[in-house]
Amino acid sequence: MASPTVENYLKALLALSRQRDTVSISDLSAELGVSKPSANSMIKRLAEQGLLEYERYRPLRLTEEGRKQAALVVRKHRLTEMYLVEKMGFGWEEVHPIAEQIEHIDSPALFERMDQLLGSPDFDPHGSPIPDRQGNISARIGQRLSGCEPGDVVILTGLENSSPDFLRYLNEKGLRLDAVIKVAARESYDGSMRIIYGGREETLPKGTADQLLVATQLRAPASGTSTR
Amino acid sequence: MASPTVENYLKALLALSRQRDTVSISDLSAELGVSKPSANSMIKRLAEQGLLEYERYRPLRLTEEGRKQAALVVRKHRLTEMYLVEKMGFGWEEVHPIAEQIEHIDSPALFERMDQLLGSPDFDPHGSPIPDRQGNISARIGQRLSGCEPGDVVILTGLENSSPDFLRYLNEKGLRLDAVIKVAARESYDGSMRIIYGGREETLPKGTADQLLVATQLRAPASGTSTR
DNA sequence: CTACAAAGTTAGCATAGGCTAACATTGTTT
DNA sequence: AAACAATGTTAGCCTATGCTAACTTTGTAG
Ligand SMILES: [Mn+2]
Ligand SMILES: [Mn+2]
Ligand SMILES: [Mn+2]
Ligand SMILES: [Mn+2]
Repeated sequence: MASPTVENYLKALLALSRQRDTVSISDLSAELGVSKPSANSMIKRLAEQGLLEYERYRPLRLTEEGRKQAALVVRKHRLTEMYLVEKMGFGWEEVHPIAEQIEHIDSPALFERMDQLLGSPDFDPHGSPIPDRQGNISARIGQRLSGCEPGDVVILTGLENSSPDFLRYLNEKGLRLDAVIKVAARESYDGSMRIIYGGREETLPKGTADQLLVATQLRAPASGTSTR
Repeated sequence: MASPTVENYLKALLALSRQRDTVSISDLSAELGVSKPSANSMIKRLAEQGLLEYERYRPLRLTEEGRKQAALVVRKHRLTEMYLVEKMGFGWEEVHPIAEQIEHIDSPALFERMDQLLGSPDFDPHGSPIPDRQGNISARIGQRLSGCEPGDVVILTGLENSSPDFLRYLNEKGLRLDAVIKVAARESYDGSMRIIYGGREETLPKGTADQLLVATQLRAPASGTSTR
């Protein structure tokens, strides 16, 4: 079993490799809030364990094994977040720090039970996909709301940003996943959008609309069929 | 926040001090499965932190602060076990190793939520008392079944032994907490007891009857409402 | 009282993680 | 090509936690 520290490094490497084409030690150290020498010494150990391909001064790349282990930690994290929200009544803005810890629990049975009680969900409370038991990660669904045109009717399927502040802001606006949103207007001057949803009408600055992922269909149902 | 290691030491010290009048470093090292020098160096650190009173060659004694911190870890452990059994469908023989990990999660909100969803239970799935939020531990209820007389009708309220093997053995016998047990006979030769409960009749060796705690009343109900 | 065994302690070492300061490499910008 | 900033690496140090081997203290059995 990998230590919590190693699991966090693997997760960070996976997240970074999905954001950029090439991942550096600086990226990693910034992502985890550790010094570059700390990241440097850890990547050597990960490489020794066959979890990372590494040559001095070259970009970092997870091996297939490393990628899989990282995805399985993400699976535990997102199942936990879903469980906390759906079964324990937490708000979506509260669950990340708890899941950050519970993801390191070594108990396949615990996470299997969560999965079963939740009906094998495909997405976490923030709309991010939950990797399957083999570590496969399905693509996220949706495009930015900021790219929609007046008249479009879409469904909120995910968030580009899940910071507590942003989530609390959405709470105040009454915006939740699966909300049906009609685009009323877009201000060409600053890109802000007027939207109608759930009996409300609000104006979102472009920066906010950029963070909201929307689609014209509800997300895939639980029974693991491939969409998209 | 204490590290998981420190929390485990505190818990072991509390458990030992409830078993014996005086706790030694040898006891502690045996309980935790670490070497005596390891225990020795840890107690020095605990003493520095004001969690333990310690003089060379003298018995160990938790301070009030140490006792409280230990009890609060036990609270997290037992709430978790209860949650896993009552809300997630685990068997009482499966939950200890999971709770041994989850007890170290730093999230008051998580355990408050468990407590609330469970209706503030007083006992864990093995009949052990759940310390309150101030770290007070109520007395366990019941005497050994082996001390009962033929004709006595009692209720199973707790276990002296919660090892997985013993719990599985009780599963096979269909013995569960709150079972109503009638003592049919006791063999004076070897102390084995014939008991009747839940439509079954079984003979328990004295060693087993020693591990079962029974009372003539149901255990204290959770604040207000009674559980099943 | 004396031995001896058990218990406790110390010394020395190891591994996992983390840090800062200093040095080296790389790639970009004149 | 030279210089510089960004990036990466090394060296040296720290804390937490563990170990074994060796020594000391304590308490008990003769
Ligand atoms: Mn999260
Ligand atoms: Mn984590
Ligand atoms: Mn337990
Ligand atoms: Mn534990």
